[in-house]
Amino acid sequence: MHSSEQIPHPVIRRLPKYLVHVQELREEGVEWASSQEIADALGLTSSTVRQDLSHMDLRGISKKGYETSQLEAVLRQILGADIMHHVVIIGAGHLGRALAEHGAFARRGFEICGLFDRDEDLIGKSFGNAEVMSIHELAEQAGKVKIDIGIIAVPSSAAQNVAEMLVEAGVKAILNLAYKHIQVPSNVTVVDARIMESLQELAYALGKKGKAVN
Amino acid sequence: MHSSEQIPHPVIRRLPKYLVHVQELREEGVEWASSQEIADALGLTSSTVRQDLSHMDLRGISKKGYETSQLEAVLRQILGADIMHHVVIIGAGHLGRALAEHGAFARRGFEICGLFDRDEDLIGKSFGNAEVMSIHELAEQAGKVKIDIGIIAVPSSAAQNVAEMLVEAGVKAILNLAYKHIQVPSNVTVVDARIMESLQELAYALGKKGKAVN
DNA sequence: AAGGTTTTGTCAAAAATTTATCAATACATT
DNA sequence: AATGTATTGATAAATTTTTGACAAAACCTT
Repeated sequence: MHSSEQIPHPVIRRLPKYLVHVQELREEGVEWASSQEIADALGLTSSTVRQDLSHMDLRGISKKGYETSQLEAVLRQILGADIMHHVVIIGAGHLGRALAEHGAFARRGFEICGLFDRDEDLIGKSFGNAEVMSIHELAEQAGKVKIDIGIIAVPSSAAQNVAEMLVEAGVKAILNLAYKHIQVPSNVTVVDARIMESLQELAYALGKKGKAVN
Repeated sequence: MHSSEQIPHPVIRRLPKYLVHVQELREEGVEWASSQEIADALGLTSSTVRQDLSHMDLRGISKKGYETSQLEAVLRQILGADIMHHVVIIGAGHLGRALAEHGAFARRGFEICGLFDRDEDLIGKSFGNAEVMSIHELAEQAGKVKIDIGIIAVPSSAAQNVAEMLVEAGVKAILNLAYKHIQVPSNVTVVDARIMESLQELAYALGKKGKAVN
């Protein structure tokens, strides 16, 4: 237990869910939350919740559960919500712009410090707090501020190319929104968040249901 | 084997990746793909690929692999990419609009047949092919066309409420883009695609890397 | 302060998923 | 046609993840 060791990936993927829920509880004035309560709210079992939380630096108390403020603090710390991350968005199309204009990032520790596009006509325009820069200025910008995370919001045909530019610029974490798998060196972390894939997953579920006998 | 049985969830999540890659190969004129080739392109092992494909109605051939056109067809069929799904988007903020204006959905079997918002000032405006309707018209619209999928693109505070409206309107599949877990009856499928969570996952990876000894 | 009760933390079992292995197969080459 | 080789499909092993179970802990009530 305790936070120095490696936390399994399925657990990591659940941590943001815990954080949102616990934060809400704390804001409502709820001071304690049991593993069962958390499990019910998130569609898990209490056993899973306790197992997950055992990876972290905190102890619950019998008969009360976990202290929401403490749990929130620990989760924020693990998920890096307390330190500011510098994020660049590549692609100022509909999706890239929507992200740049989305106010919630700053509140969660993600500061948009660059919005890039290939299209000359877009350069200089502003979305949210970000002004569109030429993709060729990416390397230069990387020299000025350390870029923590790059978001790929370009058409899938350009995704791999953009990924390589980000890697060259020294970016070690990439969020890929393009509908295409990208290949990067093993020291770079990629997380996919593809709306199209999620929709296809739903379409599969619908097909399954339609065919079901019961 | 064979498609009547239940396909494990991790497999389902990989299928869209296979589809994208195989489609690309086929368009490039590549007629055969081995499990090893597919694995390399997608960062998997050949064993996993063969295991995954064994759930489907298709046979590879020794020494050649899988026929790309056949594989693509089978994947499209399983993922429902050949039939049109009716999709509504709730929330005409930046993200909802970006999705409505995103042209790629129609090509993949998802037709936006409604864009709803609570804000009276937005009603009547058009984004992409969709005109914003009042959220109160959702039930009415559901009576006219069968809504297959609902996309929740509202602030997290409204997510649960919107989810319930969708359920009442008879929607059986929901894509939740809000940063909050939603609760629905067990006959409704929910898939989360939360950009914020993905970013937090990356932030965790960055923190881990910073602390690593090697 | 003693007893009852709820909930944790941990260990072990069960289930699910991934990976390794290898005989069978089908193609290519000679 | 015979031989060699690459690749599948299937089975089994290994690993990972989830769930179950229960003693220990801590609170509440009397």
